[in-house]
Amino acid sequence: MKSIDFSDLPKRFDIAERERYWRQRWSELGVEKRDPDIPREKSFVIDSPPPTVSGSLHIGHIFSYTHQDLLARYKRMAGWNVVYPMGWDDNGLPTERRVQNYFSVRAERNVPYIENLDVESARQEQGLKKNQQLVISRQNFIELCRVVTEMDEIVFKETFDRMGYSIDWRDEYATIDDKSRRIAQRSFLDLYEKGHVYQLESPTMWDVDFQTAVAQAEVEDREKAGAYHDIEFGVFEDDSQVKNFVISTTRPELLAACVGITAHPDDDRFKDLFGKHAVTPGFFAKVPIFPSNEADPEKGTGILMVCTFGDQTDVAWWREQGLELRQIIGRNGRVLDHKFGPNGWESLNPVQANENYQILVGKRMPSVKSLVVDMMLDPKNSATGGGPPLQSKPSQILHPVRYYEKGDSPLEYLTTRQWFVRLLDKTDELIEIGRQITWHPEFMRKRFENWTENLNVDWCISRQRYFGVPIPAWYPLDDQGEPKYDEVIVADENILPVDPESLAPPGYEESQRGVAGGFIGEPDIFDTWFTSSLSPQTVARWGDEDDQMESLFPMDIRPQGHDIIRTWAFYTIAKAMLHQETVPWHNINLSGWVLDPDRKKMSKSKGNVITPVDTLDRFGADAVRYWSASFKLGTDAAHDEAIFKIGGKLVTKLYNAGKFVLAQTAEDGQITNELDIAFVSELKEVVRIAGESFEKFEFSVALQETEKFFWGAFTDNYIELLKKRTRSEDDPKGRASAVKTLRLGLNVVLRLFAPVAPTITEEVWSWVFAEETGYSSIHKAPWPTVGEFDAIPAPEIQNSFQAACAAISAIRKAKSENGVSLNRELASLVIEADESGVSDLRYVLDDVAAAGGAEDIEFVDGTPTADWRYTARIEPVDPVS
RNA sequence: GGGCGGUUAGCUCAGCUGGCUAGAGCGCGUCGUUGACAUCGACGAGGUCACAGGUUCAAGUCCUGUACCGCCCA
Repeated sequence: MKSIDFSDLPKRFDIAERERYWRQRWSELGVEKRDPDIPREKSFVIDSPPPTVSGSLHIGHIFSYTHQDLLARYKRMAGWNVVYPMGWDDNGLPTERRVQNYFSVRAERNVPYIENLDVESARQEQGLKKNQQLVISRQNFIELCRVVTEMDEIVFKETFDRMGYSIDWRDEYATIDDKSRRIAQRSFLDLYEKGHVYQLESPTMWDVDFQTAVAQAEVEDREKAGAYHDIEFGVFEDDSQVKNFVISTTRPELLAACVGITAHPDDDRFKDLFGKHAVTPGFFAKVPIFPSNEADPEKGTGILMVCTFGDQTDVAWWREQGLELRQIIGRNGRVLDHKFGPNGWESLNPVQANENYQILVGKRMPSVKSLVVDMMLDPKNSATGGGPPLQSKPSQILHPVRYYEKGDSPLEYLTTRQWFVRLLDKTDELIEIGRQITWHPEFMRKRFENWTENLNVDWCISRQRYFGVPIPAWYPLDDQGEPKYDEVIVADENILPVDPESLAPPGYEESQRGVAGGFIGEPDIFDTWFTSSLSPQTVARWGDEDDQMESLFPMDIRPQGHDIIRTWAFYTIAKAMLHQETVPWHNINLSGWVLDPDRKKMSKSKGNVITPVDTLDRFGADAVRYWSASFKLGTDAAHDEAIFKIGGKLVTKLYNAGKFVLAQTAEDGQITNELDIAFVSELKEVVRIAGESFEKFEFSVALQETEKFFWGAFTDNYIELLKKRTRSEDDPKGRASAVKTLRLGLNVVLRLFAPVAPTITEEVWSWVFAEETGYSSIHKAPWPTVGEFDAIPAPEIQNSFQAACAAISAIRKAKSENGVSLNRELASLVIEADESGVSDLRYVLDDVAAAGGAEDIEFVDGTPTADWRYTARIEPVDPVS
């Protein structure tokens, strides 16, 4: 029997050094590598989230990624061919913003490309100050994005490695790489062919700082201070004023864009106005007054102005009523130049209207607002001739304002040409597909369903940005050089990935780009979710020569945070439905958030972000994994250092318990003693529960049960009960049974802990079990099953082990209360117990007596209390002087 | 306004399909350096399970309502 010698092992476990060692070793052993030839039904496929590569990972990422690694390691041990890829989401605004700040550059169209651009020297050449941005071409900008994301990817990868994630890096991808771009563009072609995408010139939510369209999923409401401004309008019939009314608006800056007035059809105050025309103050535009059920009589004055465009309802009214389009806000958020008077901008007083309007041109919304309010104080701008249009001092309110989630200015609605994926007509099917997926925890499904039910616009997928996957389309130009958008030319599949801004479409020469009768490339890129929502198809190389959809798709599990249900989960489900008519995966795991100790969500702006590297340095990967594994899916976790410490203690305990158990020696033998058999019976129950829990992705339950057993039953009691027998010279059979059981217990417990604490379990495993079992790594060893214990009989008494623990506890209590050290020998040991108490101990008496330090036990009749089944009376031997 | 989750010891959390005296760790108090472990061990104190009704032989666990906290959506 192979055993270890204490003196061969350091007193303390050097976490940092051994973690480095084992990471290296796992890589050599190929623990994390999948077998591409194994069929779908024997593989467990993980659709791991590609993190956004902009800045640094925080502890929240680690929390969630650990949850998936726990399952990966468990499933691998349970005999599955685990497919565990990793991607990087490097597309999109976060990267662009980071590059802008990092290099202090800005991309603009029609700037020449510079090969091997050196930003610093270019800045010096142009004499730019620190706060001035260097203007560069789109191509140069993209190259800088690649430089930055590749640097970040290295750092991310190092952190993932340090966490011991068993990622198969052979399946690494980045959402900007050729494969991802090709598959994203293939997705577009497929959707185009199936009629699921369309382009439309229509009012779309627009961020004026980033100057791009945004989708509903990227919008968030923020509580902001605002004010109701009560402004008087005139009512005209046949060009003469007949009446007036007052609207209450939070957005007076849109007054020039007012194209209609509406109130509820049943509102008696305004019934007689419907069909007449209103005249706007300041701009004197005649606009129709119409009834609408959408108007809320309770809100403001009950009558309101419709502008192009204040919000989604304005868009709806504008469409339904066929109102004029007066788009006053430009793409950069500044007021566009227009002339009141002619075509669509009719005014009863164009001179005054233009005088007012010219004050606003070129200004941004906050200043426009105060300028318009000033105008409303001037009686000459009244639409009725009845004094200043502003009726009273604006009343301050707090109200939700829509923002792009990454933006700093309120969203505007701008009429632009965008590409959309048609989803509004498929919400029922989406919900149905969602029901075919098992959600962990189940209640998160509601979040998906609520979102899907409440969709109100199709998915806008085009973005007016630089760094991302180009939309693979071109448009012919007519004789005037105007694009013919309805004659779109989409790319041929065999040239993907393609950049339509640098390659001419079939049938055209590059020289015809931008020339009348020639073509232009689609300048927009995809919404970054358009690409990342294809993560399953990307890993499976959908449509490529080495397509592995058959062996990898649909995947088994999607782990992710619950904050991106409406984006990543939703779009992935939508894509799989549109392309493959199936679920993208069978399960989705939603991890909670990590909150700071004050229970606030961690975010950069709050400055309460904790970086995982510090935590890893202090506690080690196993401890950090332990922390993550302690929480149920869907539950938010406070970042509580106490839990890392407990994880660290578990590592130490495993190290020490491993040393003790594997240092014991005995002849080869069988598990024969009642105490040992009863202990195995307890162990078997833990194995059953842990396995069942992991099968349900309830790793925290498995961990808790294993821990309770290891700490309570195994180390605190079983080892203590056995210490004498493991060294016994005159009971070779009993000693053999003890040592064999200790080793079995340790072997099983190590495997149960292996997914959570991969390093320490591997370390202890390597001392003896690797050679003994032939499994070079614990992570390639089989997950324990109850079948492993079939050869061991049931105990004579089911309660033997519990009774022994209760008895030894009673003895310790007596020693503790008498101030006697626990290892003191006893001259006499008397245990009070009732009949069943005595009976349950009858096969384990020797071990209990030995552990108590007594020759034998004398029983007297006693009554168990609520807390104690046994009570011990002790008489210690005199201390040796 | 609609939806979802939470409210259990000082703190952080377990308590599955209702069932014997409600658990763990940390913290606290007392004690103990035993040849795995002082990054330890033993023992102990500490909870009317948010509140109010109801179902049941039996409710932290199911139902209804209320309050507070958090999240998602309008």
